[in-house]
Amino acid sequence: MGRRTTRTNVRVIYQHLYKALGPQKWWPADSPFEVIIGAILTQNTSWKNVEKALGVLKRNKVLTPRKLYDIEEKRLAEAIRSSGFFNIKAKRIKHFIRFLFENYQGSLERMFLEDGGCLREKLLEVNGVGPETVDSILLYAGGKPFFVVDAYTKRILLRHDLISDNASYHDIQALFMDNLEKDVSMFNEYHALLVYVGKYFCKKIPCCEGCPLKRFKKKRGEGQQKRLLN
DNA sequence: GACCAGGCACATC
DNA sequence: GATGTGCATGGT
Repeated sequence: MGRRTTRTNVRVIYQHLYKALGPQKWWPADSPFEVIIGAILTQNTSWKNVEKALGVLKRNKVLTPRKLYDIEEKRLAEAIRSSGFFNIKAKRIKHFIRFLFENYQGSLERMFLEDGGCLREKLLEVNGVGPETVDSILLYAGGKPFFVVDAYTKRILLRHDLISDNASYHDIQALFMDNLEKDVSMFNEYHALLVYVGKYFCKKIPCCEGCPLKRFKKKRGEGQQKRLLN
């Protein structure tokens, strides 16, 4: 019918964003281990505050599995103070590190040998590692094709009427994973691009001035049909 | 001084 | 299963 489907919309949005903004070079980190610690530290926190905390860990030369295993939780909390929620995040980092040592002798290489789906289930059991954190770890530290969904992603999709307000994390992730090739570098860029748009363009007003998606018009998508039914 | 930021767990209904 | 709340710093 030549009718533009959700699948097409999901793909076209990526093309618009990539063309307008180019590669984002995520995740900003020197190692997969730094990605993981950053993923925990950035929970509901601006990246600037996370960078400061990571800087303290680096300067103290404790940004390694072994050092973070040995460090006293209280000291760790103090080091990451700038990232906010520092007591709970120190606990969460400790939980992950213990998981890493108990199951993989403290080796990320061994951990990532595991099948992606199995590893995802196991990581979700770690207290403090939820769906977004686990997918960030798998994609950006492990190079496994899992799409990362965050608050920006949901906001942008809502604005463009591609999901309903009550869509779950899994619903939104499926929207991408069912409609795109499982391409790690594309998933990498796509999520980073959505974060960029969410940060700088998708604020209070639908499609702020300058947003690369301002001219994006989905055609006869599911959202419009839903509106007609209401 | 309010509001927000690359969430998550836990309590309660 | 949905909804509310605590966790806390630092920038706008």
